[in-house]
Amino acid sequence: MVTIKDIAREANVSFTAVSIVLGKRTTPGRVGEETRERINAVAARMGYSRNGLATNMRRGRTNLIAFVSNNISLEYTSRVLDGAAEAIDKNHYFLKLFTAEHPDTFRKSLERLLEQRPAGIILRGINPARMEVLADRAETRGIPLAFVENYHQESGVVNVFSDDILGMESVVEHLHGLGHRRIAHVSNGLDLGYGARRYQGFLQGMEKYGLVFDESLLFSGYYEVRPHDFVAFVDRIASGRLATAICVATDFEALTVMSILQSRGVKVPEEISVTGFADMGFCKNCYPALTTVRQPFEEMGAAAAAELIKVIRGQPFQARVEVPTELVVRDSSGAVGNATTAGRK
Amino acid sequence: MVTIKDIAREANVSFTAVSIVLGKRTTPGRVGEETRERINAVAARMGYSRNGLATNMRRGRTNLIAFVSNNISLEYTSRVLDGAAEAIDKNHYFLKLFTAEHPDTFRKSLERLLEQRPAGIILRGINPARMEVLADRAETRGIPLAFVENYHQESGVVNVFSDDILGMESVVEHLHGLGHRRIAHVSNGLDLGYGARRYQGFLQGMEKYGLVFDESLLFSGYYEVRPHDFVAFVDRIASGRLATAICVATDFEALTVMSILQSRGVKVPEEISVTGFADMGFCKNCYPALTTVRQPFEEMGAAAAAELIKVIRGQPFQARVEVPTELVVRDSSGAVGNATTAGRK
DNA sequence: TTGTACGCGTTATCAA
DNA sequence: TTGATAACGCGTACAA
Repeated sequence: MVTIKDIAREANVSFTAVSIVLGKRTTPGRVGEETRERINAVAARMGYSRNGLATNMRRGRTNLIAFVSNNISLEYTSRVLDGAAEAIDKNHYFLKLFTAEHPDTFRKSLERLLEQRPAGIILRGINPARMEVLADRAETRGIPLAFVENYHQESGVVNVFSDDILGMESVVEHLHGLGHRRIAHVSNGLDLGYGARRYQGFLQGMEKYGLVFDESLLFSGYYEVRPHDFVAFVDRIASGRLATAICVATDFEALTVMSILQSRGVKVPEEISVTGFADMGFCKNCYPALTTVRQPFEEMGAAAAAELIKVIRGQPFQARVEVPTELVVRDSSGAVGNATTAGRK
Repeated sequence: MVTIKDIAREANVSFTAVSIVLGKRTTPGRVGEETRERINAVAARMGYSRNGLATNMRRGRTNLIAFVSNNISLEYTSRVLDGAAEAIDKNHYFLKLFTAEHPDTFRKSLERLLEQRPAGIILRGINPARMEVLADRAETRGIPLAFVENYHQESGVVNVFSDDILGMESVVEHLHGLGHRRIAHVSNGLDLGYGARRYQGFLQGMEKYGLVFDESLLFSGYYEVRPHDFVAFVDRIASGRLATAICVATDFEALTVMSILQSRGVKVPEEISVTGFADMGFCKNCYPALTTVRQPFEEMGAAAAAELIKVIRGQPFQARVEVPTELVVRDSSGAVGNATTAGRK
């Protein structure tokens, strides 16, 4: 592997000059134009490539940002990761992925991570106990943390959220505009930060438009966890025509609600409208295409990375970022009583 | 930041001894038990943490494996990444994510990546031109490459695939068992490696069960690209009852096919069965739940990482890995003429 | 404008 | 069983 010394010898200059030229530093009053050119030429000819390891060591720090998450295969997280990766690359940092899957190896993996001296850490969807350990260890080392949608407790230097409350409000506004008055709500869990916020947005919307919410039209919990209760709830709404629309807090559960309705022969949206939240990939392919709220996952990841890098660089930054959401109207929501056939093309 | 020298001073030993103990090296006949204990105690008390940067520099190499891909937010890729991440962590390596999004910055980003001296690179779904540049640069540096489902051209040291051919064959077997004889095929593109392989598997299955395939029942192309042709094809199949089943090469397109059928009032699977390929997250939530073939994305990522690490370590490895697929029967496929209601629970 | 000396924290080699 | 010394490749004072 060719080093700056090799180049210095070959170009008949000191390796200091080479270091300055190849390190692209602009030390004031340093290295003449012709020397610079000769060095560049020799470096190119010899196929020189910086040894980033030595640079890191010399500087005592890296340009590594760790992205810590426990499951990156979920679209919610992979899109955040994607956004973060782009912002990180653009700022000439690197992204080191750290999936904290195994509870027993977590601490050891974490120590190994910290030994690599990351410049900052982005946290997304990690369980509270491990988060605390990590936050503590990182803090003692002065490594800044950025959280993406951490609803357990705001800590760290940067916190990024999506505006779920306004997003859910806009769903209610949309449904209200279509003539819906009795609207059910399926939450994925009111104890969860975002579940609570979406429910809050739902209630705010209802109130804003003078609608009363009957709490018997609320279901809280994942289909995966309580499938029978979930199905029974949808059945009760549908058979009793207790609501003309079901406002669901996640796309997956919304898809499940539609499936249950359709398996009972209930037409969506002609008889009951259904809405989701997140705008996952399948929303435009399923039948009927799902009306939902686009969560700006990529933007959230990018914002977390961008603010974190500002912190690292000692620049002024925004400690709390709330990225706006956007209503996406598709075919699963329709006017009340208006049996419009949801058409494709 | 406390270093081994600080500890040596505090423990009254040479920093060499500290290095050996804290570096967990087992140099034969080295450092007595009591010295070792004293060093460990002092290190713990002083809150020592290795400087991985210095270690990297000294060794001239890192324990970093780069994962290069152009879009990690797609479930296909994020699941591969997830599997790779776990295997990498287990082997005490780190995963550096490199998303090669921007064509103009690709080369520069690549150079910066190589300056960090990754021990190996995993490649997934990157465009051929960039792949070639990367493969060339990596090769001259002696960095081993592992490809995950690279159908353009087998190169690199390790190549991992999923067994699409057998997977698709098993779909035909399944449909044949349900009494289907006229089966249509929707491919996402026969020019694509996996598209071709799935089509091949489909044809093999048809032949195996003595079924003839009428090429007028073949559609090739993405819905996104040719929506009108896509819809027209499905309409033609459905209205003419040209087939009793549509075997689709991807889950997304399968979902789209079902949507089109349902929007025309055609019942799935009572009138036409539909199958997909990949087993994405939504397959069990959509209506009807999609019969598909599970692609072992996580296992593919893990295999690529595991073999690559063997290469790095100079151990014997498997250059070509074909991970088996698995048929997942759900509700979108049913017996011919048997109008069984696809029930939920 | 250029060159020299030194240090970053660790690991490896050699001598004791 | 231990300790001193020399690298690793680069960056930066400081001297020339």
